[in-house]
Amino acid sequence: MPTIKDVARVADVSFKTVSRVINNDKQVKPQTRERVQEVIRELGYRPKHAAQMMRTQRSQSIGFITDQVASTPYAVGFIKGAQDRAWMEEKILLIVNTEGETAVQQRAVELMVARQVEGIVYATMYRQALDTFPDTAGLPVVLLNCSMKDDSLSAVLPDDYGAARQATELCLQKGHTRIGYINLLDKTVAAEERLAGYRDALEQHGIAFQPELVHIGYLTLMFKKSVAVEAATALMSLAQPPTAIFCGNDHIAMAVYETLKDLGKKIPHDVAIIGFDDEQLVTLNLTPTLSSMDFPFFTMGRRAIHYLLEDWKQDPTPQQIIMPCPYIERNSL
Amino acid sequence: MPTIKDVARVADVSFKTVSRVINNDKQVKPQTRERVQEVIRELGYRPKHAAQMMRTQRSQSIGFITDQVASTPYAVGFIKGAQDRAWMEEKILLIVNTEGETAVQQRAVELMVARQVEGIVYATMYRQALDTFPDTAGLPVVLLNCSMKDDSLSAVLPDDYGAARQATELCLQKGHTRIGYINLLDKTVAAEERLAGYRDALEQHGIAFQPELVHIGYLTLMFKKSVAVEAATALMSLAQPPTAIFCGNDHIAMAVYETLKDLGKKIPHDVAIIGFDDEQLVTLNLTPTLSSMDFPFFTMGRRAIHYLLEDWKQDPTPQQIIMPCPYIERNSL
DNA sequence: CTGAAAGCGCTAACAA
DNA sequence: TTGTTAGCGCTTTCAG
Repeated sequence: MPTIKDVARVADVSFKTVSRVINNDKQVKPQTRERVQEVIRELGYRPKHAAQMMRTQRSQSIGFITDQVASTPYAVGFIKGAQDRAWMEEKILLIVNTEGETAVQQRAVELMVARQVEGIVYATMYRQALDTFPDTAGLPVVLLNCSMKDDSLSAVLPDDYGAARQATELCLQKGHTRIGYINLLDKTVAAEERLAGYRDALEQHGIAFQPELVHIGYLTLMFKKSVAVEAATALMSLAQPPTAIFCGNDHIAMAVYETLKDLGKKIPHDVAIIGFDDEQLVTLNLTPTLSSMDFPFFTMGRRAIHYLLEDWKQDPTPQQIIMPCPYIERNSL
Repeated sequence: MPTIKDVARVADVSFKTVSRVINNDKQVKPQTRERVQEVIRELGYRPKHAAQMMRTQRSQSIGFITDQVASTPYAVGFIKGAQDRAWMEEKILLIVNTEGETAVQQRAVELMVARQVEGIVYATMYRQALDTFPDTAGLPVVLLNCSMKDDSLSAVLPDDYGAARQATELCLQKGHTRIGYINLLDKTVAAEERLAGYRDALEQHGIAFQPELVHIGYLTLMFKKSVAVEAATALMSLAQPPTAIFCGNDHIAMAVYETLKDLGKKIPHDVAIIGFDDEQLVTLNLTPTLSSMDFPFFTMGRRAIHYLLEDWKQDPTPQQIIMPCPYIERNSL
């Protein structure tokens, strides 16, 4: 591995000049610059990041810690968005997956602090409120899809409340008044916020909340079709079955489609359906195609990095960045 | 940010002693060690990775480049497995996603070489044969799910041929002789190898290959249910329809299920089905549950890192590591 | 426009 | 068991 000195010797300049060339310093005679670059190419010289970093204190790296990397679009969209934004400045993501273990999380933060990353993202699979987070020694941190119970750290969050409210309002606008809701796992922040959005939309339109129309208890990863089928069956067995069903995610919607098909009901004629997440593998392959609230994974991932690199410098005060979940219109509503 | 010298001053020892404590050198009086550790904690001192690295030349990092990070279990399983193995030695993955751009791939390798990673993994979404790969300046490289046309780099690959062969043999063992096959995208290495496995299994059992039983042209990401439905419909419309269908992936199998249901055919009684990938969100939620060939994403990711960290040191000669795709028995075959 | 000296924070010899 | 002396490869003064 050649060093800057080797290059200097061969190019017959001082190693400082080589340094200038590497760093695109204007103060180098074009002729000299070219000669140096030539030698750099010949020798296959690569400036050592560790040495540069030691002087500049800039690591060009960002830590990205996830609690799970499951096979849903979740973490993937987050990572993809984060990577996309980081790469805009040629910064690299250091990724650690804790599998939910606090000890790993703790250690990952330590290692990242030691590496002097320019910031740390902590992303969770499911929206949740955290009690604690390891000390990052003053480094910027941003939570992705989760937040601190005491809001002591910045967070990028989906607008679960607004999305559910909008979904419900879309149903109302289409004239539906009996709107079923098959929610995600109970007692998660997402489920609670969405339920609130659903209720508020109804209320504002003067429609009483009917507990019988709401089914809860589904978690994406533990999703069992049978459970969603049961919920859909229960809804359709009501004296007054719903004419529209809002589903906590697209997989639930898929199960609802099947149930309705078995019951001979047509979508959206007999029952309108709206999903959540906009998982295209599902939404586009259902018949009719599924209208869904988009969960903006990619955008959120990108926003988190942007926060670390830009916003934080302006104002390191903890803040919540709420990202909209746009309605993707298709043919089921 | 306190340095090793600050710690030394406060603890009233030489900074070398602090260094010893950090590196768990036995040669330190327990009493001294404790005092130093106390000060380290008080000051919130963290050894700077860049400085350590400069001396030791060990980066404790591994580069992981992907051509795509899609929302299938693909890249995720790879990353998860790689991260799992790397973390065993507290090494961190540096991840860059090229989105298929050669310039990004080139630059990513450069940056990783500059960071003196201990090795580079290049993973592709779909199995393919590469013409070129950027110069890694002697660093170990391993390809994941792809290989060089001239086999000049090591690769970790799924046993597509063996899996297809086994799947076909499983059908044969159940007494099926008309076995349909809905393959992945034509002209990909995976599709070709699998087709060969399918043919060879038939041949060995003295059954003539029937082109009419094979449908090709599906790519996971571009998967359109309608296309798979057409293929299934075509197969079932044959004068002698197949009694078993081997599907290139589980989503295709899902579409086949639907088609058969519409035709009033029972699985596996009328037609047996076997999928590929073992995507549990699909396989477990179909009725009956889908038997599938597991695509060992996680294991392959882990193996790739293991190769860089262990095998390569023993023998840096390029080699192919073929990973088995075990049969996951459920109720569709 | 270029160079010499100093030092980033740490570890590796070698002494003491 | 501990301390001293050199650097690792680079950037940053400050001079030329």
